[in-house]
Amino acid sequence: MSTSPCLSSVLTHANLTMYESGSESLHEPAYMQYLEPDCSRHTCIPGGAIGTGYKQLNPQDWSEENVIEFISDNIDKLKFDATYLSFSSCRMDGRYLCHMTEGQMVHDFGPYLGPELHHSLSKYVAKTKYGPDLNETCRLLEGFLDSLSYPFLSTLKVNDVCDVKKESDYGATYDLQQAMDPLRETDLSDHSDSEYRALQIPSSPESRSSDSDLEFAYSPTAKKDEFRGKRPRGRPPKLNRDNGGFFFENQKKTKHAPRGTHLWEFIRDILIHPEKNPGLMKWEDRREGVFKFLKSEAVAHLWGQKKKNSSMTYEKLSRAMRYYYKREILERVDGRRLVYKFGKNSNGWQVESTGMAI
DNA sequence: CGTCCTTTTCCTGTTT
DNA sequence: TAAACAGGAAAAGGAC
Repeated sequence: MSTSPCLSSVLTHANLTMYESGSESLHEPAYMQYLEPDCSRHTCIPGGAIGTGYKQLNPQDWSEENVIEFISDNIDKLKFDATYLSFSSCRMDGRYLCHMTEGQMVHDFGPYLGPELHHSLSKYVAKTKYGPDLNETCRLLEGFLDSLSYPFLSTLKVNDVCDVKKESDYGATYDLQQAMDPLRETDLSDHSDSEYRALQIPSSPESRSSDSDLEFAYSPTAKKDEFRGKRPRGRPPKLNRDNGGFFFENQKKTKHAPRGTHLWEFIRDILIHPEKNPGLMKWEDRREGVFKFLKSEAVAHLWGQKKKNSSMTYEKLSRAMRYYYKREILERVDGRRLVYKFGKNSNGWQVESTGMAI
């Protein structure tokens, strides 16, 4: 931060510019009261007067102060030298800002800051678009990101997800998996999905039957010692997950799952909210409804989280997916691993219905 | 409470 | 060889 320009001085300069122009109201905006020359933003702004409150608001509802907060944040983030940025060009409310084209922003804020502001704004607009209507899957994905233990991702929010890919090491993506298994202490900071699976989920039938130490550990009915051989088929009674892991601790348990919690809808919702999809799945052919699991076990864990089932695996999830073939909710995609296709009895994923051109 | 439906779990075998 | 796929069987459990 030492190399970044002092935001206060930038805005003070802008302030002077504004008053020199004499065209602005003499009513001093609240944030101006805190601007003093040569002090850092963090020391001269009490109570977060120039704060991040705008982040919780609809950009359309941003006040002039909120717009300044937004621009200031971006200036800070970019370490942009805004000495010659005209303050008057920043004086607008959110509604006006939202109507600016990228070209207008380039004109008003320059070729460097302008596009960044436009890009950043579009993310807030997207967030607001989904904000009040975030469906459960989206909230799950957000909570999923919030719960990650990796420092970088622990501060990552939904609208920053796309920025993760700008990081060179992609460490965030890989640490998804570590975070999903807080019981494990092994360092999984650099592993693929398969490595994660190998470490966490026994893959052979033999190991599977003796496995599930984790599962036995919190099953009220399963008695580990009694299952030296095969376990009975069928679904064991629902687990008592009082100690089922931190993902499950804070979730309210409703007596009945709400409608719209089918697996295929869950998958669909992950796919149609790419900004909330931290590399879990991707469209192979958006128009045809062909998609691929990128982090199959991560998706399975997320599904398990939704269903309050800490022992969900991709193997089980995929069995449920295969049942959809007969009902034509999914279609087979032969020869391609981890690839599925939505069928004629699924809905809500089509470009027309989502309004997305991705 | 019974029935239906959607998973969930386990399993064996096959394919990639 | 491991991972993924395929699909039968049985049962859980939510919806109605």
